Formats: sequence, structure tokens, C-alpha cells
Amino acid sequence: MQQAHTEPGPSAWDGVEPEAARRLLSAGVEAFAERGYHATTTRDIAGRAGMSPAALYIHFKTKEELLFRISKVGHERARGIIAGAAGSDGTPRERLDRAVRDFSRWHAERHTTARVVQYELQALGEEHYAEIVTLRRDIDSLLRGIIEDGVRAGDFAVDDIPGTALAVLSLCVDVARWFSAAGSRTPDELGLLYADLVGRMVTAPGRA
Amino acid sequence: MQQAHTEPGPSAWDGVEPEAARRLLSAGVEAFAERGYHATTTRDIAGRAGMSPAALYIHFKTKEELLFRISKVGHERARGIIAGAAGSDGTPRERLDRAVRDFSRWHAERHTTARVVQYELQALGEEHYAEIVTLRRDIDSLLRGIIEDGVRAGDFAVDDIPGTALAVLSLCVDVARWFSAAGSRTPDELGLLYADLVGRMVTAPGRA
DNA sequence: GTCTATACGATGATAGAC
DNA sequence: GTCTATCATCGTATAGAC
Repeated sequence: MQQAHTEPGPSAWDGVEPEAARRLLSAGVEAFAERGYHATTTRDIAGRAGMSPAALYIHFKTKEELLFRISKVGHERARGIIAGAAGSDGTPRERLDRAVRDFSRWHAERHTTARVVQYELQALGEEHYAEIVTLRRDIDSLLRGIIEDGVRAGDFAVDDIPGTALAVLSLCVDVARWFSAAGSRTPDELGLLYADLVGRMVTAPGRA
Repeated sequence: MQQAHTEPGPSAWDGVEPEAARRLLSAGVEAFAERGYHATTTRDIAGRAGMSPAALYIHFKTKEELLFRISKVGHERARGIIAGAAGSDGTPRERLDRAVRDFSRWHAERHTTARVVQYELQALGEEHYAEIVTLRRDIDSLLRGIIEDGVRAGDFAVDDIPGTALAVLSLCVDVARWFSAAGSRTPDELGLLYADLVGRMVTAPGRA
């Protein structure tokens, strides 16, 4: 049994019972993030959770259902982060700053989970995929809303609002692909850098 | 045999002989981009190329070698695009503009190839992976060089040069994940939008 | 709920005819 | 160089004991 790399803070599986299901979810995240869904065997997941392969099927109907659970919880968390920023007090610029800071930081701090959330969608079954897509649409709308508010208020100089919203999300999401805890940047530092870069994106250029 | 979706312009496999190997490379790109490397069977690849599974092994030693060939050619092309911009005449701002425009446009226009190039690295064997990593380092250095030139010349206002270079590459790379030919943006339009956004990133903010 | 044992289909790769 | 046939292995998932 391999020891899973543990990310900081409270587990995403705090509400899950029984404990064995929690261990399987955690092991699934680790394995899927490392090798990808299709390259991960149920033997590997069960082994990391300290169980036999058969035990997995007591808690999840299939391997795909395990992925779906991970994806669902992860997407809900991601939406919560953006919703928190979108619904907070402050100017559009402050809300956008907070959205980008928190969203990119989450993708860095939880890069293992985020990698599965963002890059294993295609492995979901049709119905599960459809359910996840609605969550993703929410995230997109919430962020676009902040930018629309800023443009309407005259705070942002943005020509292509949907394109800019897409670029901002894309920038944050891709953190999950390349971020490593061994790198030279902490998640906090990355959040600040990215919030600054996005702040510039929505602002008419001044002088160098 | 399924008909492969054909991307515009000359094939990336123009130099490859014999023609059957070309068909396999092309079929491999399609299949890997659609389902991912591990979910793709040699039967699927061979079927798309109009051959039996056994024929694949005449032209490639393993399925992994087929992926490596695709990845190698794709990365060389990607490096060529950035090198072309970095080595071109013009101010750092003009060179950065060209780099981002061409690089993001390539990821859009060739999103099928780019998806395999950018997202199937982990499926490569150790030695092949190491060879690809050197190409990726080149790409990173070339782009960072442009930004360094601009900062040195006083054209760019950038605090964190490696971080900004990383963000710019990341933004362009992630296009391969979400871009669809069915979407509302052409690759050309995307290139212009992204060049504008990055131009703002390296410029001290003015007023909205 | 967990284990051992195993069914059974699919997969990467090869053998040998043409 | 390509095909048909096939091998050895591995994968998901289940059966049945405890």
C-alpha cells in the first residue's frame, strides 16, 4: 500500500461515510491524477486504500462512478469558490481579483484533485458528463457576470467579454496541469500573480 | 473505417514514408485526441487507417512509439513557431505579439494534434519523455527571452518574468483543451484576442 | 464489509501464410 | 507489407465464504 500525498487543509470527503469509501475516494484522486483514469486499475486504487479490489464495489457500482463522485465534489467546490467571489461585496475589480486569486490558488493547492476534475471529464459516462457540464456552465456564467458588471460600471476596458472570461478561466484551470508543490511558487504567491495579470487584462493599457 | 477529421493546411506528416505510416500517425492523432492514449486500442488506430492491427507493428515497434512520433513532430513544430517569433525582426512587443498570435492560433487550428502533444505526455516511456522535455524547455526559454528583452529595453512592465512567461505559455497551451472548430471563434480571431490580452499583461495598467 | 478466487471479455503484440 | 489467427496477459466485475 502506497501512502497518498496529502494536500493541506480539511479533506474534500469530510461528509462521506463510511470511512472506507473516503479512503477509496482519496486513493482514486491520487491514482487518477498520477496516471489518468484509463491507466489506473481498480487493483491500484484498492491497494492504495489498503483493500482488496472487490471491496471497491461495495462502495461504488463501477470505477466510473468513483470518478464521477470525485468530479462532482470537485466541481461543486470550484463553483463555490467562484460564487463566493461573485457574490461578495466590493467593486467588480475587487470581486474579479478575489475570484482569480482564490480560483487559481485552489488549482495550485489542490492540484491533485483539480487535475482529475479538469482533465478526466472525457472518461465520464454520458449522463454523468451532462451533470458535470451544468456545473461548469455555472462557473463560466458567474465569472462572466463579474466582468460584465465591471464593463457596465465603466471599470473595465474589455472588448470581447465572453472571450476574456474564457481566457481567465482557462488560465486558472491550466494551473492544475503544471503546478507542482516542489516548484518555486506557493499557491498564495501564484494567486497574487494571477490576480495582477488578470487585472491588467481588463484594463486599458497605460504606458510601460 | 471511420473518416478522420482533417485539419486545414499541409499535413504534419509530409516527410513520412511509406504512406501507410502516415495514415497510422494521422489515425493515432485522431484517436488519442478523442479518447486519450490509454483508452485507445491498437485495433481502433489500425481500423481508422484501414488496416489490420498487425500492420501497425510493421511501422511502429509499439503503440507508445507511435505516440512518441506524434509528440516529437508536434513539439518540434511548436518550438518552430516560438523560435520564428523570437528570432524575427521587430521590437520585443512585436515579437511577443507574434509569438502569442501564432502559438495560440496553432493550438486552435491544430487542436487535435495539440491535444495529444500537450496532454498525453505522461503516457510516454521514460526515455522518450526525457527527449520531449528538452523541447519543452526550449519553448519556455525562447518565450522568456522575448519578455526579458522587453523588460531590459524598458518596453514591458513585468515584475515576475518567469511567472509571466509561464502564464503566457499556459494560456496558449490550454486552448488545445477547450477549442472546438464548432465554436464561435476562428483560430485567427483567437490569436488576435490572445495577443491583445498578453500585450496588456506586460504593460503597466493605465485607466479604464 | 471484507476477503479469496475467479469468470470472462478485451488488449498489446506475435506467428506464419500469402 | 499486409492479412488472419492467436497467444499471453491484464482488466473490470462478480460469487461465495467468513
